[in-house]
Order: sequence, then structure tokens, then C-alpha cells
Amino acid sequence: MKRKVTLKQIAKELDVSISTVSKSLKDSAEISEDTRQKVQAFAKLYNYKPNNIALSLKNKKTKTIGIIIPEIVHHFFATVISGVENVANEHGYNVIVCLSDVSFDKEVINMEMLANGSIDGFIMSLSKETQLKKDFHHITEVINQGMPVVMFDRVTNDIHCDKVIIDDNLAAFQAVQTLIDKGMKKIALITTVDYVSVGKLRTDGYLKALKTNDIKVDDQIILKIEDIDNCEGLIENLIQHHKIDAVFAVNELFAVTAIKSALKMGLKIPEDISVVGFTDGIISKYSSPSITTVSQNGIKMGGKAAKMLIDRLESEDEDDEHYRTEIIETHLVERESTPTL
Amino acid sequence: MKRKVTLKQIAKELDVSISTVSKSLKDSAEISEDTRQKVQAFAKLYNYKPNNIALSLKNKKTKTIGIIIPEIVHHFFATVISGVENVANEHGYNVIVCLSDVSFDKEVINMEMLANGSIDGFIMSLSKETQLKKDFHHITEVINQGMPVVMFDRVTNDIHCDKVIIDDNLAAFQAVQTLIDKGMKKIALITTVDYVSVGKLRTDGYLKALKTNDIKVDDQIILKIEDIDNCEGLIENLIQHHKIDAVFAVNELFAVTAIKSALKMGLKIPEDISVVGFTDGIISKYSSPSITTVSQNGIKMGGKAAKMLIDRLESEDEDDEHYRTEIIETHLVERESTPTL
DNA sequence: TTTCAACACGAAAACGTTTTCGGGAGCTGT
DNA sequence: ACAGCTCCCGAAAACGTTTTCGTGTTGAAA
Repeated sequence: MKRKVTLKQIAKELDVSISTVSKSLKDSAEISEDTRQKVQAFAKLYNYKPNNIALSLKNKKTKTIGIIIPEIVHHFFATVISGVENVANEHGYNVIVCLSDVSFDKEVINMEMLANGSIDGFIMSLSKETQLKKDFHHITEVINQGMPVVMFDRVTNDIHCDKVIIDDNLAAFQAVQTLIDKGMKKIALITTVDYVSVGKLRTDGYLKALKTNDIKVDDQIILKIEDIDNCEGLIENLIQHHKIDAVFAVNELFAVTAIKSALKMGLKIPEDISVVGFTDGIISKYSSPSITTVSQNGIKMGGKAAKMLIDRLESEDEDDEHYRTEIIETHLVERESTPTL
Repeated sequence: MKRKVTLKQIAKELDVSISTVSKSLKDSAEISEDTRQKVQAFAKLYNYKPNNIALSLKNKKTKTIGIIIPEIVHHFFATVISGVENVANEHGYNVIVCLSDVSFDKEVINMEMLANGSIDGFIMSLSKETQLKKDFHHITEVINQGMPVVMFDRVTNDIHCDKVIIDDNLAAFQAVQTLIDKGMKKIALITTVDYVSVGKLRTDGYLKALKTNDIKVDDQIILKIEDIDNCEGLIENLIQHHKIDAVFAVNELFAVTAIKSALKMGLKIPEDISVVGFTDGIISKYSSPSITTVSQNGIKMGGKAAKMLIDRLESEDEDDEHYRTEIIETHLVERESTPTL
């Protein structure tokens, strides 16, 4: 087992100084052709590669991005990571992933762990619990220490930083408008509790669409679900006891569960009932019938977030206080769960 | 913006030496009660946290695990990461994620990038291209440098290291046997090309089950798919032109595509045709009908891999050459795509 | 021969820690 | 008064780099 070779070892072996070795490897003009060649040959032979940690310490840059998300077993977040990783790699950055598991405490611990030199900047989406508590001290603290943060999707106005989002409100509005255009009147909404930022915005979009079209809002067919793991009964109940034309769900899981419920009670989709979801994930695509849904390009979102972060990391003026909020465009992917025309 | 404070700054401010500060913070008995309190109070006030990079350099340990997988937008791999992250966190480790994007070159680049001091050890699953080329020099090199590697799922016998796998062969055998027990005779197989290790093993399990039950193998109903993105036509073709009782698919996507094809041509599931998949992911669970499938506990797999890696990292004798291969148990999750009894 | 530039290289500091070792101050016991 | 001891603390090395600055040697010009 041959351990990694260091500059010092090469220097010793070749009987020159460490500086000479370092400069030779960097093709410095200070070093004679002879020595340079000798050193380079030796370095190649022993497969010398500079130690990243030492470089990080010296340069005060780790070339690493930290990303904190609520969970990774979630198609959308996985695509975001994919996007981040891609752009990061192109720019020579690595990606450290931390999961908050929807817990405020873990989010805080993870941030503190990474903030102590391990990374150059954060990309993050707030955990549900953090959104509920509205406690963002861990984030502001990191920002105050001069570490850039880019938030995506589940963001908050309470924090002043770069953000990447979609226009949840508008996307929901358009989705519901499409249903109305297809002649639906009784459109149910399956959404999350209000403190989840995106859920609230999508709910508002739904309400706005109804109002714009003079459709009375019926609270009976608006379902706010707290615990996503136990949504089946509630959704079945909704569909069973109300005569509805369509369902607008704020995520894939609610949408597919609505479909299962409808099929179970013998309804035909989209003839008897239409379903529109949110997030163009793997479920919507492979469901039978496939689900009409609002696309939410996670790859693009992650890529954009990474780009913004790296731009800031490599920009000249360190503390440019001009933060931007990028909006990723969405569109409705029409599939089998809604009638054509 | 107050930058992170260092030992040196505290020392200067309090007019003591760096050593004194360091020792005070570690509650060393060498330091007087007075000084200790003074230092600790000051450190707390300025929220001192030791710099991880400096620690890494000193200790020659980064407390970071690198994980290299083909893709992250893939339910199984996401669950594995989740499992790794969980166990890693419990032991104070961070996780750097790199995606090979099914490319040999990216796998090599990523490994070399991380191997230069950024991490303490690897957890990885081979990319398809690497399995095809059978070129593992990048991995052996890393191992030779004394960096432990744990492989999972897509492994190879050509590398001598710790591994975590499932018994693909047995699991496939049992799945097919179950179909046979339910009276099926004409069981089609939808699998990958042979150089994908797990695909090959599952195919072998299928063949073994048929042989054990004296069912003649019919090459006509064995479909080997190279490009997963264009499998629809092939699968439709298979189901349309052969009268088959059941389909055994080596992954979720093949399974759900088979279901869509069958439904499309008016077949009833499971009455007319049964489907069994592999990997208990989100698709199988939410498909209509839901899919009977071989569970493959990614969380447990990732957790086990992380445990093995950390054990090795923290074990006394550095180069214990006794490598283990852990087998994660699987079982068939029976759902709506197969008849009960 | 002296002077000075060009050339080739080395010493040392710096990044932020931890830890070993040495030593000064103050006290006790003779 | 002095050895010897304990108690506190600081200097310095080490981890592996990069980079600035200093310096010795050589050759050419005067």
C-alpha cells in the first residue's frame, strides 16, 4: 500500500526544497528547465496530486457547496440535487448533501456543522417545521458570517438572500383555469396546511382562479392535509361524498391518491372526474392513467441555484447586497387524467 | 458582518497564548480555573467554533464520506443515500454525493477528485459503463492508497473490498416461483442487457425457477432491453404478440410499462395477466393497480454500507484485509398486480 | 579585477488547529 | 538558603500547500 505522496517527500527524495517542487509543478519560470523536468517526471511517476484539505486551508475556499433539503427520497428534491451537482461539477465544485428530515433541529445542526469551514456556501429549502416555527436565526447567522445562501422552492421573505422559485400562485391559477376552460365547475382542492409556503401559494392560486371565473368557493371540497402518510381516507371521503368534476392537487401524491380513490369507486378518468397535480415527477408520468400536472423543472432549478451561488462566490465584491429572486417558468403537462379539449 | 473568530484572535484579545486558549476550551487541567472561565466566556460570546478544515488537516481525517452513484433521480439510489446519510450523521460524518451519470469517465474523475484528501472513504455503486468496460483501475488505486471502499448493489468480484448486496438471484427465483405457484406457466421476462450485474443475476434466477419447475425456457418471451428510455414499443410488442400469463420485470419501470401496455390493449390485471417487478419503489406502490414487487430496502442497504465503512475507518488495525459481503434480505411485497392465492 | 544583472533556488510565513515539551513562579520542607 | 515540587502557561512543531522575499552563483560588461 503506497500512501499519497506529498511535496515534502518529493523534495526530500530529489534533494531540493519544497518551494522548488511546488514551483516546478506549476511551471514557474523561476525554475530551470532541468529541475522542472526532473520534478515533474518524479511527480508523475508517484502520481502526485495536491491535497485538497491543505489547499482549502490555504485558500480559505473549499470548492464545496452544501445543500440542505427536507428529504431526498422525493423526486423533486432528487432532481434539484441532480441539477446542482451538474453545474457544481462543471465549475469544479463538490456537493455535500444534508437532510433535515423535516426537522428544525436537524436543519440547525446540519447548518452549524457545515458552516465551520467545510463549505463555501449553502443551497437550501426550508423544512416544514422551520416554516412552522418561523425561526430562521441559524440562517441569518450564517449569512452574517459572510457565507452566501441560496434558497429554493420553500423559501421565506424573512430572509434576505438569493432565491430560486416557481410562481406557485400563477401556476396553480393556470392549472385550475385550464380545468374551468374544459367546462369543470365543481373543482376540489387537495392541499397542505397553510404554513407550508408553496402549499399556501398554490391554494391562493386555486382560489383566485375560482373567483376570476365567478365560481363560488365551497369549503366542503377543500381538503387541507397535515400528514401526507395518512391522506388516503380523507381523500376517499372527499371524492365519495361530493359530486365533483375535477380535483386539483398540490402535489403528486395527493393527485395519484385521488386517482386511486376514484378508480376504486368505479369512476372513469377523465370522463367522470379529472385530476390535475403539481410537480412533474415519475408518478405522474407512469400512473395509469397518466396525470396532467404542472411541470416544475427541478434540474433547472437546482442548476440555477448553483449558478447563482457560484457567481456570488467568485464575484469580485464580496458583499454585494443586491439579492435576486429567479423565477423558473412552469407549464401544464397535459396527460390522460384530463380530457383533451 | 462578523467573520468567524479564530483561536489566534481570541488569544490576542485576551493577551494569552494560542495554546492556552485551545487548552481552556478543552477543559484541560493544565489551565487555571480563572483563565479557563475567562476564555470560555469570551469564546461563547463570539460563538467560536473550531475550523473543520484545519482539524481535518491536523487529524488527517475529514469525517466525510464520499458516495458515488450512477444517478440520484432514481428512487432506489435516493433511499440508499438516505440510509447512508442517516448513519453517517449519527457518527458525526458528512456525506459528499457525486453522480457518475452512468459514465465511466465521470466516475473516474469524481473518484480522483475526492480521493485527494476530501474524504475518508467511499461508498459506491458501479456505473453501467464501468461494468461494461470492466475497468476498475480507479477503484483499486484508491484502495491501494489505503482508502476504504464499500460497494453496494452493482458490485464486481474483481474488486476486493467490503460489499452490501441483496441476493438478486434468489430474490428473482422466489418471485418467479411465486408466480408459478399461482398457476402461471407462460412467464415473460423483461430484463436488462447481461453486463449489468444485477440484471444478469435476476435473469439467472428467473431461468433457474423455470428449470426447477420443468418449464421450458422460451427465448421469444425474454426481452433484454438496453435503453430504458425506449422500452415502451418493445414491451407492447412482447405483450401483444405472445399469449403470456405473467411478466417478471427486473425493475419498476419495466413493470409499470408492462402494466400500461396490458391495460392499453384491454387486458385485466391480474385476471388476464400478472406482473411482478423488482425494487419496492414509489411507482409500484402508487401504480394502478399497485405492483407486486421484490422489496429492496435501500435505507437498510445504505445504512449497512455506512456502518461498515465507519467501522473500518475507526478500527484499530488499519489494513485488516478481511473483507465482508453483507446480504440484505428481501421479500416479495404482494399487491394488486398478482392474484391472491 | 570589479560591478551588477540575471538566474536558480531556498527559507519562512501563512492558513487554524492540537499537543508535546520546557520552563518560570511560587511554595514546602530541610 | 536551597533543592525539589506543583501549578500555569507559552513556544514550537506538525498537517500540506502557496507565495513572497532573500541570497548565492554565474556570466557579462566596464
